[in-house]
Amino acid sequence: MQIIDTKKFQSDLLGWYDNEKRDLPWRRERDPYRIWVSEIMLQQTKVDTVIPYYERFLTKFPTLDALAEADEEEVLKVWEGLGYYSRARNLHQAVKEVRDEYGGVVPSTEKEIATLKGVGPYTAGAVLSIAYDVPAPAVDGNVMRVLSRIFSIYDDIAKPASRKKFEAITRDLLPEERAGDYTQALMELGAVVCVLRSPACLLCPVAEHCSARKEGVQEFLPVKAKKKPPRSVQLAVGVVQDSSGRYLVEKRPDTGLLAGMWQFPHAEEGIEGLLETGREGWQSLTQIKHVFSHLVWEMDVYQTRHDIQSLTDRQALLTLDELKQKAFPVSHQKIIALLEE
DNA sequence: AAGACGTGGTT
DNA sequence: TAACCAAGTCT
Repeated sequence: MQIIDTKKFQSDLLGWYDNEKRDLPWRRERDPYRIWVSEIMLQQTKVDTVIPYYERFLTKFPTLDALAEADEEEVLKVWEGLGYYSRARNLHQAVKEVRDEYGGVVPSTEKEIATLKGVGPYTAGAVLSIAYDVPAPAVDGNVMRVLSRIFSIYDDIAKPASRKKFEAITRDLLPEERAGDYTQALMELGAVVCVLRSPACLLCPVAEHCSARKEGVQEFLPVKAKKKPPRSVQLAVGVVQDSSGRYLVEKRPDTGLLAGMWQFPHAEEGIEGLLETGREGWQSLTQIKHVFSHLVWEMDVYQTRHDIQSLTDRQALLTLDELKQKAFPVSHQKIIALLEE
């Protein structure tokens, strides 16, 4: 691995960041709670997507205590549509733990913050550096892309073992001062200059340090294994409306896919399994294909009118207005939109 | 280590 | 259009 002038690399990067950094909502404040929220939302999610959610979330839960006191249903409702819903549930749980175990102050050591639910190696380093200027490495996809090019590293960044290597390199490159700006500068560079396809090397403040650039291989880095295509699941979805016009909905299990979200009842076996009415009682409403990262729902949506005798503790009969207060996955929001017509 | 875990935007 | 991607974490 090539040797670079670390001090010059740091000052080149920080100087560029000072002039070029984007004006983002979470860069206007240093409240550790707000930094934390932004980092959780930004996991696997684009800045443009996060911004409106971030604003709404902090309007509703302006402080750590406000979030800690909220009901999980409220938290999920604000998160609705953002995806990876366990992030919201874990954040909520972790915030309650900070309130109860740390006097409401987000911990400022690597050991303590890493114990919080949903706070992995990246988020720990990001919050510590950005909120507290603690020189802790925060290695995300941007950082691995930038550093794989700076040092011409051909390790597969999809492998967990690679992250540790980049973490060690990042730690070595971290300045004592301005750790938060440095962390953000590295990610910012990856997000706006050292992008995956057609990186803007001519605009890059650290091009002179870059091995891949010297060798002309920047387009071939980083190396990342392809992922498998998602498997397909056939699903019958039943929209049941009783004689009072209410809809039968159910809350998904507390673990796994879309945990804690609401939905219209599903059956993988076919629509007959949903109700004792048999197949003839159902009227076809629509078909919806919904793609997740690891699976595809092929949904056949049916509708019927039927009075429900008894509800389980995770089921409810709700009007359209009531149902819209609950958090539904995007696939089911499409169904709700149809019912509103 | 590898798969589960969402969604919307790009190419 | 189908594939790929984005400031990862958990099991």
